[in-house]
Amino acid sequence: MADLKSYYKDLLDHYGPQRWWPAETPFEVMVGAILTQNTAWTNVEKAIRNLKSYGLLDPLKLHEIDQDTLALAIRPAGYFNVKAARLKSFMAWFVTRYGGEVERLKQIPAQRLREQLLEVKGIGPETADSILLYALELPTFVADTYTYRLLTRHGLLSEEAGYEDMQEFFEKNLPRDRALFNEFHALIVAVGKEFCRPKARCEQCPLRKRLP
DNA sequence: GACCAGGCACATC
DNA sequence: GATGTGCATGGT
Repeated sequence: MADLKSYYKDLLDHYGPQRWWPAETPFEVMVGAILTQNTAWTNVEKAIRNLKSYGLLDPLKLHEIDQDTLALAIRPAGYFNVKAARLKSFMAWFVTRYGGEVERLKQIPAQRLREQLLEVKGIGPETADSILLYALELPTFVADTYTYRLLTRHGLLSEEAGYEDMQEFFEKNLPRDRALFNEFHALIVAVGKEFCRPKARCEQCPLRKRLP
């Protein structure tokens, strides 16, 4: 059985605490989770800055605003038309069902909330889990493309593994600890940016000594 | 200029 | 059910 704790310790020693999610409020996390889909975070920061400066970083405001106007505001994040539509569909759900109140989301059991989020067009497993973990502080492990490359290249999962397989791998081999899941995923992104690019540089990875 | 980024939905076979 | 494609800006 893989000693995930030692992977975690190596990463934490090497990179230090990542202090995710970089946002001021849970709602900002949710918006950022949609904006960062397949996009560099630096681009998302610009889009969030725009939303803040226009006073739009608010569930009711985003629910009311015209989609094309929203697209202009989030332009730096890329895929702006797609993401404007996704933000609108998320707000339609969040505002009409929960009044745009984060506290009301917290009343719902995690499993049911995850299912509801996945029904929102534009929210897939990673975005849903990011919202659960980083906005609502629920102990759900977030997987992503870096996680996939790391697990498959280290021979911990086969290349046929899907999202749920990755998530299950972590959740079954670690204590269900919100803070641990938070930091671990962020550290995987940190090591991923440096060493888990499509063109691998695994020979210099800080986890190299754990490769078979 | 090529490559890539903290995905997802949809078309097509 | 698997596989391919569109979406787009901005940093390296």
